[in-house]
Order: sequence, then C-alpha cells, then structure tokens
Amino acid sequence: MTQGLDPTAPATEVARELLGRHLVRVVDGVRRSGRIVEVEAYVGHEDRASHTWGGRRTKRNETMFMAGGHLYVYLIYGMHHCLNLVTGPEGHGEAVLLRALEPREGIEAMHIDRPKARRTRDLCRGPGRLCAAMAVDRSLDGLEIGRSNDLWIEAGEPVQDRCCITGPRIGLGHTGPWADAPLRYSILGSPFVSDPRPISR
DNA sequence: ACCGAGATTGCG
DNA sequence: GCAATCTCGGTC
Repeated sequence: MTQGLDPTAPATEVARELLGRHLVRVVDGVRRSGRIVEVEAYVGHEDRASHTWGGRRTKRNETMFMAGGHLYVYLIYGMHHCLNLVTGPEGHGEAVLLRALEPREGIEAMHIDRPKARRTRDLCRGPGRLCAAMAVDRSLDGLEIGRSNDLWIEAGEPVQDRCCITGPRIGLGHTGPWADAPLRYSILGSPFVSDPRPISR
C-alpha cells in the first residue's frame, strides 16, 4: 500500500520520497487523490519545532511516538486539521507534515468539503485545506497508513533531484538557527505549493 | 484556574 | 489586520 516507501526511515528521507507520490483517500466509495507537492520534516525530540521536542509526551502527540507508518492528525488553532505521516522507529517522535497536494481525482467531492475554494489550485494548498479536501480529521489519528483501507499512498510520478527544492519550514518565525533548517521539501515550480515562486534562474 | 502562543485560514 | 477557538506549557 505504500509502494516501496519505508516509513521507518528518517523523516528527511521519507519527506523527499513522498514528493511526487499520490495520496489516496476513499470516502463513501468516492476516490480522492492528489500528487504530493509540499511536505515538512519534523525530526524528533531534538527539533524545537516538533511537538515531541524534549521528549515531551502528551495525550495529543502520543501517536507521534508510534512506529513509522502511523498517521498523526492534530487540530491546530482550534479549527484546522494537520495530517502527518509518522516516520522512524517507535519512540523517536518523528513525522512528515503533508502541506500541499495537486488535486487529481475526486475534485468534485473536494469542492463539496471546501465550499470556499473557488479554484482547483486552492483545494489542497496548505495543511488545513488539504485535510478538509481529503476529509481527514482526528478519527484517523493513530491509524496505520494503508491498513485502514481508506487512506494510502501510491507510486505517483517520481521527482528528479533537480526538481526538488528545500527551504525553511513555514510558520516558525526566525527565532533562531533551528527555525531556518531546510526541512521543507517542495516540487520546483509547482503552482500547488503554499508559497509558489516563479521558476527563476 | 487563567493566559498567551501556535506546523492556519478566510474575510475585511 | 484580525477572529475563529483546541492544546499545551508557564504562571498565579
């Protein structure tokens, strides 16, 4: 179900591997999918931006300590969901946040769950929007990807190294060197990323 | 018990 | 620019 992807690998590796693959979700028999164009790695207890920083365990982040391959879904700002794929061995507290998809299948269904999105481009651009469009909520938290049979990853179209770009993760401010680590991975030139930039040279 | 901030979004 | 309002950690 994960098509050669090893979710027990380090978060940085999984993040890179996820680019170009397809996230697939089936709700009420309707298939929705999108090409993964932007993710962020949260690399464990030494990562100040991670919910597991310092090894803290709370009711919310408990699933982030599970083995790679589980889904970590949490609520942010009291209203939006964020979908993560837990990575690494059990106990590490690593994950990859899925930030943006290029919608492929089930676009009509996505629009129903995101009535405010006028353009297809805006359906899955941003972690909260992605979850709304793919009907992801906390009921999926702690499930194993592929096992629940309604959310999995398919091979998609691999991304060449020269088309993979990295940058600082979004929303951390510039409070220190740790916030500048290039742990955001996106597909060069995709208009479906959070912060699309022109292809410049 | 209270308060401020956060891996965000949409509206004015 | 700001409100929506859950979770967590610091403080009283």
